[in-house]
Amino acid sequence: MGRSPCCDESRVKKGPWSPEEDEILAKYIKEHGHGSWRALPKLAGLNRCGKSCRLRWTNYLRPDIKRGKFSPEEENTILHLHAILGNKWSAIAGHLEGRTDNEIKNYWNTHLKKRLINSGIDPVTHRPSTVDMFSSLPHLLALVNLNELLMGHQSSIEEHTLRLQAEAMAKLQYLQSLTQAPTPQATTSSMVNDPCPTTPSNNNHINGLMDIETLKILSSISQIEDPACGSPSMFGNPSSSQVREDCFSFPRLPELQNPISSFQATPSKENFMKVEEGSLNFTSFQSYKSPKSSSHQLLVNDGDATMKCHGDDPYIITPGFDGISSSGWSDFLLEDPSFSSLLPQIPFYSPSPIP
DNA sequence: AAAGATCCCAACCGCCTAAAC
DNA sequence: CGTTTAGGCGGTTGGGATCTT
Repeated sequence: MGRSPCCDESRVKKGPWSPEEDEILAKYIKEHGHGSWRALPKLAGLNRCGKSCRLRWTNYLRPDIKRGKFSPEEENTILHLHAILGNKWSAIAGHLEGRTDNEIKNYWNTHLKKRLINSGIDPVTHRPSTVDMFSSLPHLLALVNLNELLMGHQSSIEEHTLRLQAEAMAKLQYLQSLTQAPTPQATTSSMVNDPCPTTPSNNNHINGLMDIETLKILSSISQIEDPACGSPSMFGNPSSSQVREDCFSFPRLPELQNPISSFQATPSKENFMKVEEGSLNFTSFQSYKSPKSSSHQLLVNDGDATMKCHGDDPYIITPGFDGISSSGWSDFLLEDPSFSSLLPQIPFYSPSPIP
């Protein structure tokens, strides 16, 4: 099956385009339009195959192409859309004015993909990488403990450590969800006590990965104190962990079936994150607010996403997104028919204000 | 300063789809 | 209705640019 190359028998030029060729192609298309790409090279007087001409035009010569670095907004757009659409580069490019699918694909492969991997996020699933979790947990936890020593000395270190702590918690929660027995409220300690957890009920297969090392990690975590809250780890017993004013734990939320998962969160005037609407596929979340800055950190407890919010704009978070989201996403998602059709009936969830 | 390693991206390749025949 | 073909898409790669040692 498959077609033979369109130009395999004609001895057409390959490789980089010369400025002269560019000029001929651009001039011809300006005057005549591209018409049939197959016929174009002959008509324009180019010793190239039509496919090559089309590519050169759409990826380089087209006058409406935007060149230069991707803005943070564009990066966020790509990350969000990739989380939803996958490697549908042309579909993603359709939402980024002046950017070509090829350019976005290249940018993804050379920058964004690596960034996700370095953040412990699987660039395919936009979920935390299991392998990464196992390898980085001890490191993260060591940093958490370090924070106890440094607390009160340097706010930047504290914020950074809080972030790491949140990351560690997210990863642990995710591990927990993977290893959870059918009983939804199973605790870490019960998992540790049971060295042969039942097959995870979700789609993340880690059968065979739950080895002694993992159990050791889980066990060690379940025994440490939560440095931010000054109380025993909240993983085992989330409902009993409310202590400090900058550490809030919200109850378990309903799990939804829809694979498209995003939700809208608004940093409220009070010190908590109010989820106004959105589809939720995570089980619970926590909000942290540093006492020394206005930034919030929202942690989705199955490890899907962490986010910092500034100001009062609404934010949309999709799984795997880790960073500052731009405002306007909610409008984008709701206005774009291709996305709004994917969004389920949005449940309303508004946690009680934290005392 | 030079050599090797790594990064980056333009361009190619092969497959898929839909329109034309 | 089956076959052919143009256009489009995503994966991959070659080689120039840049960085590191």
